[in-house]
Amino acid sequence: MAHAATDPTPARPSAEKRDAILAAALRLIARLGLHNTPMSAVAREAGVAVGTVYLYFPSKEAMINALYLEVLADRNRVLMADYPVAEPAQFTQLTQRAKMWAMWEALARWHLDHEDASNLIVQCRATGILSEETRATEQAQDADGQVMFQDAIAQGLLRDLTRHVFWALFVGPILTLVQLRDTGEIEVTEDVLRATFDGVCRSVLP
Amino acid sequence: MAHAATDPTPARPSAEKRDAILAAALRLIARLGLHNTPMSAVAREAGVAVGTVYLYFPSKEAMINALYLEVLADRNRVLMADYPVAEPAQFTQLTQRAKMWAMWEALARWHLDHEDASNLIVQCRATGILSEETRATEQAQDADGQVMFQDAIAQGLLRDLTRHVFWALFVGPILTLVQLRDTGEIEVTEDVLRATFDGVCRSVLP
DNA sequence: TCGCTCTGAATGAACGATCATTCAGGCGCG
DNA sequence: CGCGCCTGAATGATCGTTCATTCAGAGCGA
Repeated sequence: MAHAATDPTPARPSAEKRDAILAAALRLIARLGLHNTPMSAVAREAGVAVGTVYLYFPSKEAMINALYLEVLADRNRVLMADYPVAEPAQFTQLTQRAKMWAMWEALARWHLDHEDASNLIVQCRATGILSEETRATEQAQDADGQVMFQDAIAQGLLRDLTRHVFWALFVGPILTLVQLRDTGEIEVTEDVLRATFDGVCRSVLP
Repeated sequence: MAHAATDPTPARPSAEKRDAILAAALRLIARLGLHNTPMSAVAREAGVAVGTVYLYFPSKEAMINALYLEVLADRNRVLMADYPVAEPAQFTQLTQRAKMWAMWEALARWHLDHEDASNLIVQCRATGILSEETRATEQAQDADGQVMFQDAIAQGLLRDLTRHVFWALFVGPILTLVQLRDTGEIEVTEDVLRATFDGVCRSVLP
């Protein structure tokens, strides 16, 4: 075999199989619901035996919690990606709006492009399947975002809002748009996105 | 109005028992999740036998769909209650804002005060348990709201937004606030409500 | 290089628990 | 008595989880 020491899959049980299981669970839960998504179906969809799933996760609940955290980590990665690490200099109000558009659109696109993942987040949060540990991990992951937000407030780039009020005004409209799209009531075009973002800017920019 | 003729439930047995069953289901589903809320638990919580539940609803799925529609009807009643039927005369921008506050706050308070009902709406929508018929009924109920909205646009009382964009900007923040409250991350005080509403006004008022 | 041992990932039939749903019978009232 | 609401043990299906078994391949002595 050519791949030996530098092989990027060092884990004893293949990480690739773990991903297949999580991907299968994500698809099925989003399509069939958290209720009536049996482990047998997840295994079949992933192309493994039922027992194999239990080599990677101790229980169904643990599997779903792990899936939730992975999905959320992916979303956070997208949300943070466009955040400029080094602040160059002074920004006009116009470029501030442009920076926010980059972040807001990235977040909106993630939710629109990852329909299954977006749905899973909602289901997990609403059905109370998340463990205390998962909730704690999630809050820890949000720490970076809070710093970013406080910076923006301090620089006067945002209106002086509570962190939570800002978040509600910032993402609330996105989640509602996604929900309307998922029920087939609306097609979220570029125009819809821009019009909504315009409203968001009015509510959170000075 | 007499008893609903469009309701598929046999109205012979006491409507009071039917309500007890729905109330029990609402409590349990919100606390335990749509998954693991067995019919036996619903019956016990309602103080009736399992078989009795099946006298009022043909199946668990039908029961949940009926519950969903009833919860949604209650919310719509609150939302429409403050809508002035007869338009007196000219309104200044200030009174327009006051009118909108009445509606927005009523909606927000409903979601905050009816934690179980609010949660049920989210669960039902996300898990795909709603039948096509239920979805159709829901859209029919929203017809009045659409008329109200078109009126406001025509009178220039709102910015010229799509119905869906307006809705996203109007309720999106409420739902996010409620979700933050339900996970224990925030206490929604009067100040939080007012600050959020202020943002909403900036986004949808001219 | 070959043959043998040993490891542990993978399997899927089997198991007990629990689910939604049914129905034969009890019970109260006219 | 008869009618009809109500009951809850019974039923069959299905769930999450287990574990005896399989088998590909790593290690090693000769």
